[in-house]
Amino acid sequence: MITIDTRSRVPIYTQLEKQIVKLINLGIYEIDSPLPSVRSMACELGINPNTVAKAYKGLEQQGVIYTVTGKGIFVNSTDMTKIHKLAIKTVKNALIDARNSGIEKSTISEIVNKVWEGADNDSN
Amino acid sequence: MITIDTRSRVPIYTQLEKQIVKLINLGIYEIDSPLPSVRSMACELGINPNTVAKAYKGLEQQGVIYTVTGKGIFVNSTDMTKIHKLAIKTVKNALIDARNSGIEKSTISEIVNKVWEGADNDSN
Amino acid sequence: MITIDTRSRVPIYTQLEKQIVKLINLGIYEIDSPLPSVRSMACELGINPNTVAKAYKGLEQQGVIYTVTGKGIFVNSTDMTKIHKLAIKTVKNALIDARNSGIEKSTISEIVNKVWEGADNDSN
Amino acid sequence: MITIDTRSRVPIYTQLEKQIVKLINLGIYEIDSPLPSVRSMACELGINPNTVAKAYKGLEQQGVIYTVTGKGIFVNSTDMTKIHKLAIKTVKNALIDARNSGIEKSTISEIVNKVWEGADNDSN
DNA sequence: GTGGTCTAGACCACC
DNA sequence: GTGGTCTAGACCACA
Repeated sequence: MITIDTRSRVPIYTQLEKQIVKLINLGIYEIDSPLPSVRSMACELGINPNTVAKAYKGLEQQGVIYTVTGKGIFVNSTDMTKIHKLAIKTVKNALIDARNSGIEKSTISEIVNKVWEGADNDSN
Repeated sequence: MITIDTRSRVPIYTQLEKQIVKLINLGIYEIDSPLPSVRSMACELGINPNTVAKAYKGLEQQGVIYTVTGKGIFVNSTDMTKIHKLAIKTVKNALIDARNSGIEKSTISEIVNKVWEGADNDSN
Repeated sequence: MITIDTRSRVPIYTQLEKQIVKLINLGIYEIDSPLPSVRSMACELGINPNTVAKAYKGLEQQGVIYTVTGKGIFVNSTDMTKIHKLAIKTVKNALIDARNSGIEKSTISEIVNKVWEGADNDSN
Repeated sequence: MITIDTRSRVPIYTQLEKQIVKLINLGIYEIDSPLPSVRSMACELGINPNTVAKAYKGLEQQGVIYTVTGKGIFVNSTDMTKIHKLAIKTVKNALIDARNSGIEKSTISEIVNKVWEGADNDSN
């Protein structure tokens, strides 16, 4: 369900964070249900447990998940505001750069339409 | 005319590249006119000449500027296709992430409007 | 009468210890009266019996309660010296950290007043 | 100037964070001056560079310091609000626990006086 | 030179 | 079993 591109410039833990957020939004990881343990997730993806832990901790700091010591990590009753703010900031910066490089608004609008209608590609 | 934020997470050479592209699009750097030399640009901005050289090299590889050995660096007859492709790719990735984190299309449309109507902020 | 916050970073057995001490100080658990058995306490709070046992053991080592084998666990004739020493040490450390981070004495005094006058919130 | 107690229960990176904050407040680390590099600090303290990096990153997230890529880590124009909030919360929790265990307000007031007048002990 | 990321493997506290 | 901390050592991008 989660795929990691080791060759991508995007850090592995960032890829993980994004995909987990996606899966939560899709309802595949349900509220108050546990995420795969650090070790099992690491094993499944073929990456180091520390990297998984780093991604989990990042999501925890953003309020997306919460930790119960000795039990595991659970999906929070989704307060996505922090995540949204960050994503919107990223979009805005990308848009400003696009505008500054002379791209037309219509071109962007097309892409917006494509992305929101289109298939479920991933970034990375 | 060019401002560098040394504290930003965006690499300095990237900030430089983006702002030069912007100035070209605004017609402030004119086609076949020379850019400031590496040394003068570095001195003016208070950054390392190597960093300026790296930015210029990057722009040259993207066909935005061309070097005449012993003469200087000149603005190319605006072939922005590579720049555009890159910017569009960045926008698309940002949009995909935004969608995956549960942001509504309407929210994005608002931002698009703001950016194309609004003042000329910079990213970084 | 006792509430456990499983999501808190404070270990469950610590939360238990603190709240039992509090109830003893309030006179709700009376001297030489029996505490609820490990199993019933665990059941009531929905936590692991091992955790309750750990809390009881901790309190016993601090002289707050004593075990009569085969009979049960009883509140000791309130010797709170060890508990007090520990609590004071914790307070002192917190105060030192606060001072080192530049907090004014007056700010702390206000908080002290609030806590000793105010309602009976819990930490965790 | 900084001392680490490897045997303490307090994580090394936390000890480091606290002591750096202290040194900043004392004016020993000056605003916009660089902190010792990750490697040199690690070497000096005899701990792992990763641990130092973790402490630095924590302080950065709290706005105490900022990173300039390739240059180093610098003291921010001290916005200590986050640090203060955290410290106050810790103090308050410790005070609540102390009150609940039956400690008198006067005892605490004495300690407050001692800490703010007294020598520069450290916690850990 | 700087910090950032990743891996490997260890030990600990909690439940 | 769980996550949290720490070490050792590697590689990369940036200035």
